[in-house]
Amino acid sequence: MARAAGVSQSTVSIVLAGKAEGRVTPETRQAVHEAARRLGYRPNLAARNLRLGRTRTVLLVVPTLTGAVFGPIYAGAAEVAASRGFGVVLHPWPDDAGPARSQVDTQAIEGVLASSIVGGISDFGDLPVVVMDSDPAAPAPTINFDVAGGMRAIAGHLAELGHRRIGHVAAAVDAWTFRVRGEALADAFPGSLIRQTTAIDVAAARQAALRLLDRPDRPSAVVCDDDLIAAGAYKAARALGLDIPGDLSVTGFDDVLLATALEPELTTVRLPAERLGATAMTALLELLDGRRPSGVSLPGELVVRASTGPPAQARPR
Amino acid sequence: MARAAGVSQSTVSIVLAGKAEGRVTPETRQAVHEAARRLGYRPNLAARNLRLGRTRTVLLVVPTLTGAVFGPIYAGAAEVAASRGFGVVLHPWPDDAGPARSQVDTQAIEGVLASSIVGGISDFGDLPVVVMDSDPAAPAPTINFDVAGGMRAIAGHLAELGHRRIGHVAAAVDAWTFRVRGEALADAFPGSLIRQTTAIDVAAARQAALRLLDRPDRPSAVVCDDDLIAAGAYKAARALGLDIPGDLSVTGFDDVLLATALEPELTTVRLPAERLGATAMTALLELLDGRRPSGVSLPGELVVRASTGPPAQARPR
DNA sequence: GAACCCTTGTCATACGTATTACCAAGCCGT
DNA sequence: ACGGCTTGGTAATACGTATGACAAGGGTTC
Repeated sequence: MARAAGVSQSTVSIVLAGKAEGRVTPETRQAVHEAARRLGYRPNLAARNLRLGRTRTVLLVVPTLTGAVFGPIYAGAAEVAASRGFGVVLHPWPDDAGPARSQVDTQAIEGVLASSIVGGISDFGDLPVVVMDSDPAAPAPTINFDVAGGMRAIAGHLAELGHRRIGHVAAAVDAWTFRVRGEALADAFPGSLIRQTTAIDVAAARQAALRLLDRPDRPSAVVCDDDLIAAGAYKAARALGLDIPGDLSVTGFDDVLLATALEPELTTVRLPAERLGATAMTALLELLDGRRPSGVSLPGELVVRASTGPPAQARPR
Repeated sequence: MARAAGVSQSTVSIVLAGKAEGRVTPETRQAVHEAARRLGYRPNLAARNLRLGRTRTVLLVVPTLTGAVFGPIYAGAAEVAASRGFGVVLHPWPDDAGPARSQVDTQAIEGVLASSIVGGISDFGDLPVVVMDSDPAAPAPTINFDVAGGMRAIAGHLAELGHRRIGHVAAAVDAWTFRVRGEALADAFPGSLIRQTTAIDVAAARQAALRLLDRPDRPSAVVCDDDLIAAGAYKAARALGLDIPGDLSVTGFDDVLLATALEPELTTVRLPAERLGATAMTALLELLDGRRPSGVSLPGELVVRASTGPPAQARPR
């Protein structure tokens, strides 16, 4: 390549790095670019990384690829990263931890953007880490959705409609985000009935909702920890012959695709996933620069659809 | 590191590569391992890649991260890759093509596993490529779901129930998989009514299904190109006061989470996504070995749930 | 006892890049 | 005319690994 351009390899490197200002005459510069184009030259990443001792790559760890929020999170993170010359490599965590460990171990990445995995932070050695959607008390900067605020919005909406007896179908998962959702709701409706799902899937949620609703003093509204659980609540309501929202109001959380696929469409809270990814990546890059980013909490937005209404006894006859 | 073990760097390399058999005395071997553990030694991937001229990494290109099938596809592919010492890096394609191009350009990957993107194959230069879920006439080995067989299974199921007039809500996407679905259904029910959605989302599917159903001679069953579209058909049916499956049978395709979240649960075809990923990765690794893998078609499985039944006029009164 | 082989390592080198130090001119000013 | 400055470029080096060539010492074989 250097031979083809008729100059030394050093010159090629300088020109291609864009540092030719005042160092290389325009003609030679042109010649180098010409040769590069002709030969289809591409810099070798391995060599560059070796020489520079850095990879300009960060690892995005997601708990699972099936979750609906990770697409936008990735998009937001990747865009910010790209604007700073960084690449993003994705790794689904629980499926198989091996590849990520090897990525970390072999110094192939410079930092980690982790979502919802407080326990595993120490696994990344002393690499800079930013966690998303996790306990702010974690030993790393946290970028979160304001789930407490979102849940308060739901509670406020239901209170305004006139609901007094509330049920809560809670996700049986030990994660910060669900703990906060539960606490925020308990604060707003101290006497709410709570039933745990045994897992986050529709069938389990249906069972839990049935235990909540199949009783004489059933609540007039059920708040679900996420949209998927709300789908289970729909099924329970249908099984009991309850009309939504006539006999029962139902709310979800996250505003995934499912929310508008259900009938009636689900009142829920939309979370700014793309902004979360972007904000978290910004924080991680700050961390890589040696600065100390502060934690952030991003507000969600209450989306009122057709699954909530006034309680039966409060409706005009 | 070599100093710490009291041996030369060459010896370290030999020992750690596991090629010490008959070349290094067990004591030295032990000393090297000891030193490696004490220093927490990790090989530098960039240096290794540079020296070997290969990265043992393949790129998995997915059209979008939100699709429900990519988790299993990744899992299957990653497991096979790992068993052969390869890593997998994910790249969502349409969101942003930049990073992938740079990955390819900088020789950071050795091959590409592409899903559902016939048009873009040439973008990968002369890298080995295996495509999933794509036209077998593509200039690369194709690993596919047997969607034609799946659609025939649906058609057979409906025919057996007694349905004669069929509607088809087709996805308005120019992709091999949807073209085949349409052709297979048209073969089984030559006179079927077809309506295209304007996009793959619930609202558009609802509109298309309404145009199909809101007529005197409406079909007794609608076949939808995927589960999401089926959700739209559910909404249309509800809007027209049609009971599923009493007045109308509905079928989906793919068996995503949504299928069991709907009420009634959706009859659909389950596709072996994890096997697809594993098979495709196997083919790609064969290609890297210089062999010529043949195309594969993986059968799906008809899952009969509650959304299909005999047509109204055929039911016992 | 000499030629040979086997064992156990080490030396030297190459991969492709970025960068520091250096060098050869040409051009000033005094 | 000569030292110093500027301009335009090259030589040398280092990053960490893998590997083919080579060397020293000890045993075996005739």
